[in-house]
Amino acid sequence: MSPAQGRSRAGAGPGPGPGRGGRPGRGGRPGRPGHDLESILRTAVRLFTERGYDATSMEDLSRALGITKSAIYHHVSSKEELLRLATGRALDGLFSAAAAVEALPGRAIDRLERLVRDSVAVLVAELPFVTLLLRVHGNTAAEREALARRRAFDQFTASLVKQAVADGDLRPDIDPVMTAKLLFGMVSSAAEWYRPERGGGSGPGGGGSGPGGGALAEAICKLAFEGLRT
Amino acid sequence: MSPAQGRSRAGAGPGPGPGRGGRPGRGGRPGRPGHDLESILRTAVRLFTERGYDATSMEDLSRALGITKSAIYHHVSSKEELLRLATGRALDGLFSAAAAVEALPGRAIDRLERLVRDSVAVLVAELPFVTLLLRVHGNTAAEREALARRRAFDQFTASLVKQAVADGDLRPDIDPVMTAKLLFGMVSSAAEWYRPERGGGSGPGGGGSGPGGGALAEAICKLAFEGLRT
DNA sequence: ATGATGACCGTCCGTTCGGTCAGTAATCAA
DNA sequence: TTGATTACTGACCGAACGGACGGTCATCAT
Repeated sequence: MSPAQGRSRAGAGPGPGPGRGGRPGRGGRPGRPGHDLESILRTAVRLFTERGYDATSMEDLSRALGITKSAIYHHVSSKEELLRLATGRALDGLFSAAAAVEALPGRAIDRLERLVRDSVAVLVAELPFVTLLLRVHGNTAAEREALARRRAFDQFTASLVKQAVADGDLRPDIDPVMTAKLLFGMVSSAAEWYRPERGGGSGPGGGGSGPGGGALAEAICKLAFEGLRT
Repeated sequence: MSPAQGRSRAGAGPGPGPGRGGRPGRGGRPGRPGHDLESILRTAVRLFTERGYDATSMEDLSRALGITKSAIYHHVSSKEELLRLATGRALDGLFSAAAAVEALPGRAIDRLERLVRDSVAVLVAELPFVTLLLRVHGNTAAEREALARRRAFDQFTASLVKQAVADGDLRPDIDPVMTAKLLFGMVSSAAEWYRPERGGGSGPGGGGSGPGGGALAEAICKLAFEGLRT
């Protein structure tokens, strides 16, 4: 409330860096310590997914970071750029997985399964960014750009499905485009409920045991390729 | 732009009712003709799903309806109530499907498949409402209420999966909760891409032939229960 | 000591937001 | 013609929005 509050916090405290739970810890960089673009981006993505992009004001973000609103604009040119950076990171991961799969030998069905597993790995590794990406619906220019890249990814997976059907490895009585959408619909839905294990053994209700959500990928592949029925 | 625009549009025109593409057509009701709650709700849901709930202003909605912002508040008490009505309609459909399935005889796996098919039917029949429901993430009180009902539905499906596993009809090597989430993750994802056929035969890229997205439900059940592999 | 660097503050702006209110306009039944 | 019913207008309010601005402050290499 008082105008001196922010200043007094900045000047007080025994340690040099800001207290809080934030992670502005950087390694011996010049200049005044504090947040950098990365720490701001991660907090922004967290808030965007928690409360929605539009519902999150820059002042909300500033409060969460423990700095003022104007300080954010020292690191980023606009609110939309935060969204662009976040979706870009998720898409980069997905596309690098697609590129790796594309350069792979073997049957299409095996490469498709590999793409599913790698996509799950990206989902788990970059969960906040992927979650945000999957909630984007094309309101702003940045969102439309992200949607276009997502469509390109979908088309790649669809072409893989078509190849596998042509190889006689996948059932031909489902439209390949629909197959691809349902397959990655499962993967995408996991962004809304999968949470990495934080501690002990494989407890109930969780998701993936092993590193990087291996159980999640395993479940999706079993369900999709072999079917649920015994 | 000009302040007289709204008035001139309302006063002009040959017909008594509002022109536009809106559907205020009602059947011989008393009072001044125009929009009723239903027509406003449908337009609101359309805009909410197109541009997002938070990104859609009440003035956006009023423009789309061809009336003023304050006229909306004659039909509805708040913006949030529109959201409550919309999600409520979708959930009512889903829960009536669940209730019908619950009172059904037969093996759990068959009732589960029936629930999937009926859920797809609800999805298709109330596509705008269900789509909006699935995008809700718990920011407001109305959204949290919708989320709670969604969780109850998920728990019902999970219990059905557990029964089917106990019956020996579903593979036991996937956690039942995860199975349920993946299964309905496919159904939910369809809300983002399924569009009912508007015209001729089963063209490519579309979704469901037959009435009510039968092909969609068929594809999901084949994929989930029998698997994609030949 | 000094200057470059990077992080940050406080204040203000034009605009838009959800919502209110008193009054008006069109339709039906009596 | 009157009155009940329903739909609607236009002016307005307080608050919050994204963003811009000039100035300040701590830290580094020199």
